[in-house]
Amino acid sequence: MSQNDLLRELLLLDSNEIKYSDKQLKIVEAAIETFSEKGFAASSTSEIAKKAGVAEGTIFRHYKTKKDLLLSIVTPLMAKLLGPVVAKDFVKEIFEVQYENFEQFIRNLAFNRYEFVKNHRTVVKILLQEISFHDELKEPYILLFQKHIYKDFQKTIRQFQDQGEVVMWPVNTIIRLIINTIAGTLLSMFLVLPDQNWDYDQEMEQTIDFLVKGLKG
Amino acid sequence: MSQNDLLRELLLLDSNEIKYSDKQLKIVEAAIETFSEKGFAASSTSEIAKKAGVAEGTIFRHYKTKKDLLLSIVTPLMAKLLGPVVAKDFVKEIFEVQYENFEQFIRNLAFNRYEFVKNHRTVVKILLQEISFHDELKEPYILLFQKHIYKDFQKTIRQFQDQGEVVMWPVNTIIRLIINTIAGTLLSMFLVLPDQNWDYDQEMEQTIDFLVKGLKG
Amino acid sequence: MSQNDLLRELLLLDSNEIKYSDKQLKIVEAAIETFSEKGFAASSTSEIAKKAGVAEGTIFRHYKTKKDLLLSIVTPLMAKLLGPVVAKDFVKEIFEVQYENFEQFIRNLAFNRYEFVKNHRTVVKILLQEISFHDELKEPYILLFQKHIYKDFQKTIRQFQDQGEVVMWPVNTIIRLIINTIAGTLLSMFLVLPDQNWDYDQEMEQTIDFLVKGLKG
Amino acid sequence: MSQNDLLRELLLLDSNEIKYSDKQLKIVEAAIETFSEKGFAASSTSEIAKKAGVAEGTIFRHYKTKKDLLLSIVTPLMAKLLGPVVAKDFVKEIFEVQYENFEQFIRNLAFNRYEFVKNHRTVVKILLQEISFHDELKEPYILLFQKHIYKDFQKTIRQFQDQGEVVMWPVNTIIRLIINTIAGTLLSMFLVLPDQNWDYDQEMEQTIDFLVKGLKG
DNA sequence: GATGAATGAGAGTTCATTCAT
DNA sequence: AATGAATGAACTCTCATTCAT
Repeated sequence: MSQNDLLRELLLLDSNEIKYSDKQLKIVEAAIETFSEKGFAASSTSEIAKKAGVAEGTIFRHYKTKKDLLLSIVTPLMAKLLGPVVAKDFVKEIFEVQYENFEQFIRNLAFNRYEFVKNHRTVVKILLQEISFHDELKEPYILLFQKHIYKDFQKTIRQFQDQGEVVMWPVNTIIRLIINTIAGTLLSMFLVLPDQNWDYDQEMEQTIDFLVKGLKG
Repeated sequence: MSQNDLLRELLLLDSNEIKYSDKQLKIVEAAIETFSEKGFAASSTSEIAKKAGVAEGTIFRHYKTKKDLLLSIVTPLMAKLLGPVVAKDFVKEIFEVQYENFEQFIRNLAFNRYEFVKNHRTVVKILLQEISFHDELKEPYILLFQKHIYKDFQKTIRQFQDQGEVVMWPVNTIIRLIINTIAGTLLSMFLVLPDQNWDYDQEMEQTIDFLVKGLKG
Repeated sequence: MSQNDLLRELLLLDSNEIKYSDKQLKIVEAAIETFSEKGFAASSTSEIAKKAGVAEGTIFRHYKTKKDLLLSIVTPLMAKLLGPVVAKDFVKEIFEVQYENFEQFIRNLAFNRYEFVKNHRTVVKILLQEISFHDELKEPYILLFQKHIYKDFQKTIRQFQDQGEVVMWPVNTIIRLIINTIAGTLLSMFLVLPDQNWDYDQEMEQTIDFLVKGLKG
Repeated sequence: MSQNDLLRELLLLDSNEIKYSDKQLKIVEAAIETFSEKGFAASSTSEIAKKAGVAEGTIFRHYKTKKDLLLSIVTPLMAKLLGPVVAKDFVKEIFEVQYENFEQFIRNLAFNRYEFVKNHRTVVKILLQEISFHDELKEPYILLFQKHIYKDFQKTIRQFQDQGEVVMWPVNTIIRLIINTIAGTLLSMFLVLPDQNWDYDQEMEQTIDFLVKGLKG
């Protein structure tokens, strides 16, 4: 899938209702590039307009404020991560599968997130940079995580604990270690040191091994 | 040690030669608070001045530019993390110890970083937020890490691998997993979800266990 | 010709391609007035904006910096004085004429400069005030004078010397005395004591007489 | 006479009453250098203080304001040029002499001014740069010139006219041409093109010749 | 829908001046 | 007398936003 298709997919959220004109897509692309390079606050709308090849005023036809432009980029990503509809897909894909063992679960989860971060690394970078400064981003993240994903995550872990596959530490700690480890690997590979010559497959396999061994019951 | 003492210690770097006036300390405190809350670019010098209880001009008497103010906050921290002199202390403390086993090494490393992040969490937050936007911050970090710490880290890991205590994965991967895991735990506890009721000791112990088991040879 | 037309003519340099909006002309007029009264360094952009009846930001939409505004005023004048194309016109008008005698040459030169200073006295004042502080102004002046005007000037003087009409002093000295005398008269009348009741024609005639007699061979 | 002596002489005005401390002299020197290079408005007191090797506050111990500092530099020069006491000396030296002919008068005047500009070129430069912006400088100049010098100048010229040595133009025009010519030569040599290799004596002699011939009756 | 000139609030920074030491 | 830290007003310049075209 091309970068452009991925962007469209991200923005359109599988629905064909909202229509993005060419100019609007150019704006979003330019904004993503600029926000990711300089951060939201240090990016000027005039620079984004120039990069997008549109007039300064055009941005404000589509987005009431600069912050709206940020939200329009980051919100679909969060929706995809956490939104009610999509989260269910995620939950279905990850948590409603019958796993033969813990490793299969971790592998499934890890590669699912791997695809996500690989495809949306720039927007993920923006989200990470900005999330601590904008409560509009933080709150839904926490709320929806707790509401939709956390419970299923907990249930799944408990099952593996009951089966003796996972160590009997507090579930929260185990969830945290799983997220930390997978996120750490993905961020290292795609955001922190993207220019290093990574052997993605091997890093992923060893990360999964590490997690399974580290949490063995 | 009080926060103020810690700040002084951070800024002074154990030397008593540089003298910080009361106003200057107030400015630095206000800047740390503001940068950490809003990010560097979104913080205005007028707000910092107001918070510090000084005139805006006073800031520029001590720091030529707003960016200098940022660097004056973040550079000593980096020096403490990575500077040639200090790094040696770190290397001595961590890598030139004779460990009975791998766990002891991990524990030593983890608690050393634990103290550091716990004491300097706000400045660490600023550093993490800004490092990707300012090459002045990125470059010394990479250079000094590679020069001073990386080699010793590698040697230590190889020793444990030779002793059969650590799995025979590429050393880089192992280092990455150790750093990811410890950093993940510390950032979770002190920066991402600082308001959660953490049982620090238990989290640290389980993180150490997790690392040792996950990397067992 | 009205002052406004003269300003337009000066700025447009005989080409109609560059378009100056009303606001931009207002800004230039206000800047000329202010710079001329207070000098460049002591003029504030806020005062210029107020005088021009525009917002301060508008100035910087048209001119990247305050100095650019100065240069945009003074450069066309220098081009008119010295620029390669225009200087040729000047050279043609002054130096490529066959003069019956030295007096005719001096008269031609003096009245040519008279018209120039009379029409552009304010901008000439700014140029004189600022030229010694800004190398961008000084250098082209010296270069182009030497390149385009000086040689022809020299040749013309030598001819009159050969014809026995002009005293056998070093040509440089003679050129200097001519420029000094004409410039002195024009500056006295238009810039130093503009409020005195000058009989322009008589002053010019006597200046010409003085020069011709003073330099007689 | 050394530069320092000349400065002292200029400041002290032959009286020993006002006492200049070493620091104060340093300040004045630094101010002269800075004002002359950048102009009054573009010179900062902090730069002057640094150049003088004194603290910023020290300047304001001696001079209430920055402008006072300018006046303290320029006023003695003007006094020397035009002041009631000194002007009389000048008048005596120049106008109360019995001249054998017009040339002797011009020569006396020209070399008197030559010495003056040669010795005080930097301060003369400052005066010329600033005179049109500060009415405090302009007014006494005009007043005192008219009151003290102009009358004697007029009388002297009329005498030479009566003797048939000087052309019967309006006296004002003749005075203007004399001042223009001498000033033009001195400014050319000492301020406009000081780096050119001038043969001062020859330029002066030819200037005098030029004036005498140009104004011959 | 798109433009881009215009805005004006506010940004970072400078600077003449004050004053406790 | 001399200092230099501190001031705050004013400076140049930027920027998100508006609006007539």
